[in-house]
Amino acid sequence: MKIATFNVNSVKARLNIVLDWLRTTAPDVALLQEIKTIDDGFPRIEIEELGYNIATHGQKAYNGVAILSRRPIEDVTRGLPGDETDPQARYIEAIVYGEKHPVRVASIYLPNGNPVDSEKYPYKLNWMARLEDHARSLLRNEEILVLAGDYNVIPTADDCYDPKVWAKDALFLPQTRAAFHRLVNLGLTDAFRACQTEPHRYTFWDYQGGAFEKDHGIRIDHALLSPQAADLLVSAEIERQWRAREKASDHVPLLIEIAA
DNA sequence: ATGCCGGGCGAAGCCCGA
Repeated sequence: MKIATFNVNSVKARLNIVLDWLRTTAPDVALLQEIKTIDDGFPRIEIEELGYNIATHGQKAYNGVAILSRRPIEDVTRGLPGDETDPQARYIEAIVYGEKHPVRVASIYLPNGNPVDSEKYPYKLNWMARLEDHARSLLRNEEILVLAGDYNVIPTADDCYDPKVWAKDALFLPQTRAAFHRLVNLGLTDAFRACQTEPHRYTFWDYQGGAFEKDHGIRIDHALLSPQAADLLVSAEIERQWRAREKASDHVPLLIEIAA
């Protein structure tokens, strides 16, 4: 089954591209981030017409995540466990189905964390600690598990154009990378890196300064797999071509295939 | 380094992103 993650930067502003992408790439499951709408504003009818079931965890104006699946979506959890008072819609988890197996998936929009000297950076680190705790708990179930989304983490210097530019940024600070590596080291596999070793492959390019044309990007969208999912991993690729479109998101989809 | 872009909100200009 093909599972894709895509930070769409507003599902309403991006609707034509998202529909075109769903028709072209035809993922079995799509994990969306930054839908930037409340649940009632999600363009359900248009996406259901393409054969998808939909589960959303929306919010007015900011954030918001969703799961689309050709097969049923069950056991939906909205919000990252660990802080019931957190108002930001950045996490949705559910069971979806491949031909052979159920798969637990999460669509993750991890906080950016800039500026680092504001309350936003501790919020990011705290959110990452909550994600680590939750992932540890999920891994005990030994399920086929895919935690994918916009992690807002540049894992290594080879995942950006110029590490000096990012040295003091919340996406690349040592504390940020350490938290990400703690998460991965629970026993998760970075699907893209398991399939592709070539450095400087990016999933995000800023709208400003001709960043895409200069290939000044960063790899911050990731799919992390439990051992049971990693055993089934067939491929992982970045769909760079969607960044070249008119009205493109600043992120592109990451597509993985697992034999589930 | 920032706010050069782009979206939301709401009807100008600010907040936010990475």
